[in-house]
Amino acid sequence: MRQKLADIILFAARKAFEKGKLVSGEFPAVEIGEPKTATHGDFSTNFAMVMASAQKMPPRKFAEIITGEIEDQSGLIEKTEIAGPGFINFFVKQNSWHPVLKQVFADDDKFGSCDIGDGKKIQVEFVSANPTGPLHVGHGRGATVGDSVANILSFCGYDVQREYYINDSGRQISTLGRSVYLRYLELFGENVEFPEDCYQGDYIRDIALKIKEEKGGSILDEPEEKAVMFCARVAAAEILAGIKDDLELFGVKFDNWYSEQSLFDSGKVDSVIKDFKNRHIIYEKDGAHWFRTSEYGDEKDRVVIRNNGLTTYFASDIAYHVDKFGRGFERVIDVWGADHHGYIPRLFASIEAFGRRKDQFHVILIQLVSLLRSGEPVAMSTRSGEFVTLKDVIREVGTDAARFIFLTRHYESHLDFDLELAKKQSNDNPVFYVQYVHARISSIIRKGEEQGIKDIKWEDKHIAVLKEAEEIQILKTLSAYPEAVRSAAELLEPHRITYYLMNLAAAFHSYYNKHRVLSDDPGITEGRLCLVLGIKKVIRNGLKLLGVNAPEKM
RNA sequence: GCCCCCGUAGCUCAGUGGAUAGAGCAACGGAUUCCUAAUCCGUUGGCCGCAGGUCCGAUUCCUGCCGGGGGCACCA
Repeated sequence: MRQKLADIILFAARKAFEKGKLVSGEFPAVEIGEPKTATHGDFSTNFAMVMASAQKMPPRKFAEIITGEIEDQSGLIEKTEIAGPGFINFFVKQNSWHPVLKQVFADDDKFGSCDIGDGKKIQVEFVSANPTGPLHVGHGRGATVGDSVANILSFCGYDVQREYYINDSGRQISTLGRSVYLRYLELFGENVEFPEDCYQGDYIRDIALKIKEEKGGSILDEPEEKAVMFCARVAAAEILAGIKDDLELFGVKFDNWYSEQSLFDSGKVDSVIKDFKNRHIIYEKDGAHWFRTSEYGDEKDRVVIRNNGLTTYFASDIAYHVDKFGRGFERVIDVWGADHHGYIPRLFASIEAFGRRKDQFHVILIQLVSLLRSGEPVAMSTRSGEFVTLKDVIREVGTDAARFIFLTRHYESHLDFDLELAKKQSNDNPVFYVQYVHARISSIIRKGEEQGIKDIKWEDKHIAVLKEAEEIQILKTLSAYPEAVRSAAELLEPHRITYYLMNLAAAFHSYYNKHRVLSDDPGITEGRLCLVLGIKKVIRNGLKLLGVNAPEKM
């Protein structure tokens, strides 16, 4: 619809220029917007204001010339108006809205999809929590956003891979091993002092106990270094398995689990460092090796190999991202917690140094989640091990409510997650508001079937029936869905789908309360059933992109 | 000190340079003989943190300041 209007305006402008009514024949792309108030029409364009100076005439004058040349061959426009400082407002004919419903039925579960991805390979890496402890609420937000972004990109024609990067190498893993080893020693009555920088949670004790049950005291005889390594491997595997379970419970599946350690084992870290050294992007100073990130906009250079010979996390991350692009991804998206923001410039530096464009890499920074219960903060101390895990949250409020709430905010905003609110079955809690639409419509359709109406499909005769103001409003809202999906994909903002769905839900509930779908008039009944089934399809499609279920009953 | 995010109605938040800034909750008043009241309709509620700048036009972009949160290792 927007595109058609834009074409009409551009055509009119060209015609006006040919007739010698305009100074310049250069026209930019025509922007078609949707006014906030209905009195300003269904669509509007600022074209006249944008063009005024180039055309050396007041915007309203220009608008008059343009509207005078409009040819509406497909009979879309009811009327146009020039308003305010020079807006051209379009009032679209009521019947122009109905084809969208036909489209919904034709495209069905593909309605709203597009091909802006053009089959390009794109990777979304998310969660990637260290296998040193269970997932918490913050990871849940990252998981939901990453998963939903992946869904949306896939729906928009990208070839998407979901990846989880496992930090199974380096210091935090040996700390994990040491933590478990010490707890293991405790189980044999040894009096150990448990350091503060070790992992404090009860799950460490559980793993130690498991090792004891499986191996008895045999680890005691091993040299400490070997024993710690053993504990580390067992613990990491155990915790990772738990993470996988939690994610599955949360409806998140990864295509690939990528091990940091494998980057070392395969020599990829070494070869990347060597390569950058040869190109003098990595240099030696004070016994350490530094990456010239400052030449690519970072505030200072960063160490990749410490003077003790060990590589930093940055080193493996460079190798990792080089490897990502090496696997053929044209775009790479990382979903991180906001506390990593300082890390972004150096990673961009390495990606540019490797010869990739800045726009091929994107970091989605997820802001903090505060867990509340009835407005009061819930204690979340990772150090003490006293924290509410993602699993606890899923058990308490359910996957659907949790995911939906995570997507009711822009991810750059801090999020208060209230456990009591998430359970409340009321309008405070938008997930039910949207799901309720799906359940209500399902119920209507079941009732219709009882009355013998089975095969609901689009027919042109419905156009004459669907003419109530609320029905037109719904058709307009349905028309807006593809645009909502596309902008969500382009901006990597899944919350746009959430807001769209709440909007569509409101339009339906409003309609439902005012008009009956099942009536004595078979023509009206069929037309309205078609309309509500169309809504049901779009609600289902949208919820699927968010990873939320669309229930038949509630 | 430097960097990132946020600041919009009493609360929680939408708003990819447009016209009279929106939604939910809260408060108040209504609606169900009938398809799910987990719903709907109405009323009240705003120096869009402050000050400059760019622009025909700024809540939106830029700069500075104020306030809240987070981050600034040869840790990850």
